[in-house]
Amino acid sequence: MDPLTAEVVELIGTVVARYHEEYEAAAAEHQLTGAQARVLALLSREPMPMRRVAEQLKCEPSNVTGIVDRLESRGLVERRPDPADRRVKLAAATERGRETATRLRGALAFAREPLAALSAPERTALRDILRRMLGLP
Amino acid sequence: MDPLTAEVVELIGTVVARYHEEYEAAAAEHQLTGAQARVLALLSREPMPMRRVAEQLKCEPSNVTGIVDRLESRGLVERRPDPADRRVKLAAATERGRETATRLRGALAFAREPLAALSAPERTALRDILRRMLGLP
DNA sequence: CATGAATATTTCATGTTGTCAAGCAACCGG
DNA sequence: CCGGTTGCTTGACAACATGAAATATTCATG
Repeated sequence: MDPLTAEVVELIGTVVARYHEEYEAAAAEHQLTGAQARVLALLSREPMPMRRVAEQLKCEPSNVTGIVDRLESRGLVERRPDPADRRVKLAAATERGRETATRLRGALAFAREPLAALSAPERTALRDILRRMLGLP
Repeated sequence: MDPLTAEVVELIGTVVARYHEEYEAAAAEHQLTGAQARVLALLSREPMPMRRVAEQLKCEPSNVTGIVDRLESRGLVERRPDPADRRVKLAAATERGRETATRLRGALAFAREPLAALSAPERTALRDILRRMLGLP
């Protein structure tokens, strides 16, 4: 692998580590674990079946049961029946859950700290490059 | 938060998720967990005290004990006494451990897939922007 | 329409990662 | 030498993750 690519891979590794740290820290400020925060963020956009949560998290459905249990026991999330299919349980953020998710988004220091070092043209360039990396239009 | 910054934050989130996925997948191919792979990668560069491993992983030293235990029981890592300080145990990758780490590095699809979509000038631009983001020289 | 395959969720057993508190050994400064 | 600090391990415990088995419901096909 050429040195340039190697350096970029390493830099991305550093960004990944830092992003994670700060995500966990932001979650911890609200007494949430990283996984709980991710599920809450998901459900604050729209309710969805447990199955879909597992797909988004890329984990087994049986794992989601426990995470939603813990969020539900704290009143941040609730399970609703799906009128269209009685097998399905829709997980949905409660009002308190949505508030927490909003505060959580705002507390993500990553958006402020490292990104603040970039000028507007640099952010645009970064956006375009990341889009291309991810194969987005 | 302005829309541009918001989009960049989201894109970085996607990159982070993807990087993690692929790192875990590469580790799993060698029957390692993500944490084990990270520790092995660290130790394949140079032996270091358990304490330093914990610092690099940003976790408690007591956690490192277990991870190194599991790596050691599989012959990928060993503990050596530190001649300079008998309290310290130096964790070091074995020959097999170093081989595994090398294969692991090569298997990291992230270096190939998404980065392959970028031209050399784009990679240079990305490198420079990431460096500035991270406050590196 | 009845029956069997497939799907959605949960429960249970198990393993890894993570924390914190307590303990032991070894270092170090007075 | 002695008291405080440092490095590592142990134990108890919670969260997260997987896989297999159980239950309830849907769906397709004969």
